[in-house]
Amino acid sequence: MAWLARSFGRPDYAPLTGADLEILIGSAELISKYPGTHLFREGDPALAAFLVESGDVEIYRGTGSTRRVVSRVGSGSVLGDIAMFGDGPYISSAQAVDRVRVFRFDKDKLLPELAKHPAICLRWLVAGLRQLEATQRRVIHLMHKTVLSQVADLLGEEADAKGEVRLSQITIATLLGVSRQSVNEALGRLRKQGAVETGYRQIRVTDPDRLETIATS
Amino acid sequence: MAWLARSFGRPDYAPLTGADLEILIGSAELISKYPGTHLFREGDPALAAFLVESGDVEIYRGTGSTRRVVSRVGSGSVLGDIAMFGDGPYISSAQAVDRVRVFRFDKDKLLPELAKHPAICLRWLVAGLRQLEATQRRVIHLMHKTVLSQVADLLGEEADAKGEVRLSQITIATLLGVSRQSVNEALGRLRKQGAVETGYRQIRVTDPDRLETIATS
DNA sequence: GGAAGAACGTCGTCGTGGCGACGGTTGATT
DNA sequence: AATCAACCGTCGCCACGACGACGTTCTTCC
Repeated sequence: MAWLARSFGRPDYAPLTGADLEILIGSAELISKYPGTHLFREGDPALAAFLVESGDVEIYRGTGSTRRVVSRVGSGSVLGDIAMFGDGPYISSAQAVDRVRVFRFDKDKLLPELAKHPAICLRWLVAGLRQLEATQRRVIHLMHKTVLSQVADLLGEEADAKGEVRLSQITIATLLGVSRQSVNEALGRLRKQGAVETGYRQIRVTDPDRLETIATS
Repeated sequence: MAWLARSFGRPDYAPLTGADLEILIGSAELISKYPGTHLFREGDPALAAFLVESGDVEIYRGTGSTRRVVSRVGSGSVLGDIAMFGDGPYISSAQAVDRVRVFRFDKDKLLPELAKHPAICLRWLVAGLRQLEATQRRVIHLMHKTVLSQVADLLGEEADAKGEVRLSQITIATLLGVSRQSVNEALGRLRKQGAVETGYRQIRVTDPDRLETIATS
């Protein structure tokens, strides 16, 4: 379902610099959330945007059996701004996965402040539009590609410094919007080609270059 | 290729109101283009954004054999702002199809003006983010849907007041990123169900409600 | 009015990927 | 140590749609 996966979470979406933050600090509130608690829920009126200071936050859509994790974002990411600026309800839910500290920007405090500092407003605009363009471009890239290259692409982006990815095949399948079986088959091929090693809930990238080649098939 | 088709052209993307325009009129220039001339070309440095005043403009990507029309937009649409704000080159080309009048906003004149009027800046931001969200939502909707519902959806949106759509099957296929044969088959089924009548380079929607039902299958 | 080109209708073949099923393996819980 | 749930690996079947091919019909331009 969520091909856009990481586009939705927008982990690289950071419209605010340190200097901006200093200016805005007056209209923000640094709050702390325990694991499992919600920053906001899908459908709630969007009264605030959030900037993650530390910890990880899980973005998901739907509830119960239709619950789908869309992304997991960390420090520096901005959440909920689309809904807040757009005057609509939140379009996804955000839940803390561990101890999380976030800045909360209340809408009625933030908007006047933005009006006073057009430069920040402009930067936010630029970041938003850049994201729009990146999303379009990425979707075009991913779209009619084979599951194999999609998986390769995701592994390349999701791997940490040691080349490890700790995701179950089901999670990967959900993120890419394909079936678990297809992911399994793709991983099998990657393994046969020597690009990765697989284990329980864990994948190790052994040949990033080959992975990259396959991703751009 | 261009599943995003109309999202790219963003025909409903109108961040500027009449009042805004009056304020910005000083930094804009109303220019006129003959049919076939270009507003800008893919790859050119993005020094200006455009607001269509009258006439139609064709958006395409690629050149020569890879040229693909991505959208056709008319009065009220804004072009080139993503590239201009993002400091990159234009990501598509824009060509006048008939006599066209557009406002040209030069970057170095517009930016200072926006800094003076944060309200307009904010409105642009909101419009941009809204578009981002709409694109994501739309892609998710369209993506793994059957060709039948994609065609139905497109016809519903593209039909004019008389319910007519003047597009060849090849054009529709390109816009949706599917094969002509599949479009033909889908149209055949729609015809059999009495939702449309088909002719040479032309389709008449006879039952919009049924079309809508099929589109959201 | 005739020729060339574009668009339409239809067929068969083939690859990709979704889905259900089932057994084996790993990790967690007590 | 036993038990249970989650996860992995694999198989077969089936639907959707891409692609090539071919004949027909409609436009357009001499």
